[in-house]
Amino acid sequence: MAIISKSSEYGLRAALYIAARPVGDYVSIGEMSQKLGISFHFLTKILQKLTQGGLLKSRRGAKGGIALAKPADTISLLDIVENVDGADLFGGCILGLVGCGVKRPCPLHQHWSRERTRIEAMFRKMTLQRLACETARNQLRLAD
Amino acid sequence: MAIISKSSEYGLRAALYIAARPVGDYVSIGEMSQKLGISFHFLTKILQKLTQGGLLKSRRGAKGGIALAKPADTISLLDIVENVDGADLFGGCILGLVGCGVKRPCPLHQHWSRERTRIEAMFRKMTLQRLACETARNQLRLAD
DNA sequence: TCCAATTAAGACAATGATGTCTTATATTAG
DNA sequence: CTAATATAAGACATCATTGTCTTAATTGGA
Ligand code: FES
Ligand code: FES
Repeated sequence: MAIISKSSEYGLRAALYIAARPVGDYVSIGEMSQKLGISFHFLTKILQKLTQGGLLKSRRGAKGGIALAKPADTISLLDIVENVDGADLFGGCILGLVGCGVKRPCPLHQHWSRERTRIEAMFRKMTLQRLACETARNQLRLAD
Repeated sequence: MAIISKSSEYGLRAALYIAARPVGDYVSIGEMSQKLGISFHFLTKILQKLTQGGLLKSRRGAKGGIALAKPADTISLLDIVENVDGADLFGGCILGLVGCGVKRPCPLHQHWSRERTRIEAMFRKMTLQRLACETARNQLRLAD
């Protein structure tokens, strides 16, 4: 089951990696690529998207890298995955029918929409700030 | 967000279609393919898998088709999606890390595993019987 | 100024999921 | 038996995602 795409996974892990660093730090993509075990060029593309989306900011050249564009408590996981995977990530029918909730619902709509709402709420509620905190306190991992 | 694969979507829709018919009826793949708007050959492959998995049974030749292999109240949606997508469908890390729950957890594990369990429980609890009932009573749809 | 480090951008390849087609096999009806 | 109907099996094609590579542009420091 892949709730989010690989691209989103990578984007989240990188964002959490940056959030764990001192505020304002520019982290190089090369370092993240190495520490997180993600292809450098692929990660670059994903972070470019997040930069263009206004969630991160970048600086080229020596001492350059990627930093958060806003305070970590104002960036939610939902912001990130929707920026990468598209804004209607949580809007589709679980059976793949077009227009979930618009036309007649499918047999699973009632049951699925409840779970879906909970998941979306979780993504919305979780900020980089909060997760970075928990990660440090509980020694959680961002790589295999 | 695609919780399940297209193959699973098609398998579920076909199973629900069969469950809505009189018990023991063999429904031809051609009919389902047409009514559900699914490629005939693709649907055939999926139903073969479910047949080999013991959830459906098939009969070749004239008057042949696909039928449920067991009473509709003993086939859960989980049975179907796990048969199609693999048994560890609900076991993966949301960040794609290997060994969810085995090694140190990832920052989202605590939050995600709770939701994941709920979704799996929903799939386990929902039987073809129950959904076919609700579908008939509330005029729900299985196609676009 | 010049060099090293670093992101930006886009072409291109590899992979896996999805979809199509052809041939073989089995069953029923006449 | 024969013809019509239907699934079984597997080769093959298409597509979106993922991953790789090359070149250009920018920045800071020796
Ligand atoms: S119509 Fe299927 S989940 Fe909403
Ligand atoms: S380790 Fe990431 S969800 Fe379990």
